Amino acid sequence: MARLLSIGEFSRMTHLSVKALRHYDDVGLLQPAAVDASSGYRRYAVAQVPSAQVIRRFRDLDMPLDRIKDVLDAPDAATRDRIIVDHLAEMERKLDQTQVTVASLRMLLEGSATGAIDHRSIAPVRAVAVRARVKWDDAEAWLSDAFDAIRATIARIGAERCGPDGALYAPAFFEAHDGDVLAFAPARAVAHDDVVDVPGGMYAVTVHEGSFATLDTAYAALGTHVTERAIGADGPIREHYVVSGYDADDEHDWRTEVCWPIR
Amino acid sequence: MARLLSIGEFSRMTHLSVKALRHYDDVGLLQPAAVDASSGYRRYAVAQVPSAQVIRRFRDLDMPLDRIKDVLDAPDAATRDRIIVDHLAEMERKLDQTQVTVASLRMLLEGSATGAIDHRSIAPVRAVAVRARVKWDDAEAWLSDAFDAIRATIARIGAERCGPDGALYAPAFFEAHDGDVLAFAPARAVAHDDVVDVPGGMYAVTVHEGSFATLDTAYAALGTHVTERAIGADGPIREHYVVSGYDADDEHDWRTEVCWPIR
DNA sequence: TTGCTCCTCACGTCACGTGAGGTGGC
DNA sequence: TTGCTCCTCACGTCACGTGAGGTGGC
Repeated sequence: MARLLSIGEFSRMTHLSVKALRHYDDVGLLQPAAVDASSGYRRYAVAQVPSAQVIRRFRDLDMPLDRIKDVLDAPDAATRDRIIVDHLAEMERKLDQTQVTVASLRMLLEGSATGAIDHRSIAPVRAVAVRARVKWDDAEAWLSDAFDAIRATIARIGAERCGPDGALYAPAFFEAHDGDVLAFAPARAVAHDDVVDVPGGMYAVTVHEGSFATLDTAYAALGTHVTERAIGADGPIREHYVVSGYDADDEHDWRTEVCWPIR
Repeated sequence: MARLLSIGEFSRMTHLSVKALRHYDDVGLLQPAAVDASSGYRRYAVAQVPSAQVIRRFRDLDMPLDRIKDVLDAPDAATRDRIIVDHLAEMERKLDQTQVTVASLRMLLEGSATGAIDHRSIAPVRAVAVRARVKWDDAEAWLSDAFDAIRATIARIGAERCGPDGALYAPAFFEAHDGDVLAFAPARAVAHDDVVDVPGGMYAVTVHEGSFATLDTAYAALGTHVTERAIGADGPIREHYVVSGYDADDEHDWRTEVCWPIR
């Protein structure tokens, strides 16, 4: 009863190009209902149109083919919806970033002022910490999870907080966009798996106000300052999250200290 | 006087990865202030930091490297700003599309109704027209320009309008996302370079309401209808822009007739 | 029968990332 | 002097697009 469609007819009906349809067949995302054994001609069923429409829409939303496959293969509606909601949330975050980027672009092109830089000796401090090798694009999510975990640990072992959240970033994190990060919360605590001694030292420090998307301006100012004075030293870069997502919902109100090691 | 920076230092200051910096050098987007002749070591100047920051922001906005180069090489601020404004406008359009796509995705997953389909004989008609080979992604912009040009021609030669704007789409436009499109406006007019006779014929027709981003649902409905009855015929697909951007600002109010050739 | 549709490689594109293998600078 | 930074290939990734060269269906 079901008349099958040629790839060309299916393409016109779904607005997916023939090349795209063949690619989706290759990767197993959308396989034709039948393939002629002798000619290799692909035959699609009318019933496959809805899947094709869903694929097209997710591709319009830049969802990777793998994740689209997960959506189509989801065992139940709840699983499916979770993947979709996650993706939409991700898009929304990206969109917020876009607004910030556009605004900061305008400031950059107009040439704007940067904050003051001072030199500071930071003392070693004991802290509850989490360490991992982190990829650049995963950093915000990882950091957020890390501080949630750290807070849970502090509560569990009954440690006493004594400073704002901070993190140490290995040079490779910036240079290869993949490197070691140590997230820490200063706290008076006894020895424990998750308790470390964060080393101190001399730093050039500036305060960044606003989203992490524009943190690079603070880095540029510090790097320039340190280079011009030839006072740079090796070691990780340190950030202190003086006002963060835990304290203010609006990214505009965030305050981050960036500390560049100096001699 | 100007101390130069190693690629690693420059990377940390700008948050561009070392690999990215080397790539930008290769394509001529951001070339180091100096390159050591014997070692090939790249040396960057502090003065190059602003360019790097601009590049980073445009990349965050998904601007292609070529266009970023155009921005940086712009001879004056006016040219530069035009490129930027164009890009932001493009992003805004894409964002609007995203909203439509999300909404239509929801409808698809919930399974929604489609409009009625009727069979109609369309008579040949004389029209002022523009024809070109058009790529899928350029189609909306091309169509908009085409109808502007057609309106200008109608006014110039004093033709009398006798029907809504329309267009014929060759199969290759859908199948290869690159094919011939004829945009036309029915008009009583004498022979002229831009006057053509648009052929008539039998069509299965449905009306699509809303953005072009969801036009594929009308195509799917028509294709299914035609396939199930085995009445499909060759030839271009025809669209009539009954209510378009000239009549309504809100895409929700647009009405497009989609005409699929039948026997 | 003609030509149009469809097929399968193989390679290109874009903006890098991922190693491999080797050399130079502090 | 050691090892860390930097170098250059060469190839991989992602989602297709672009031909080339050939066969099958109406």
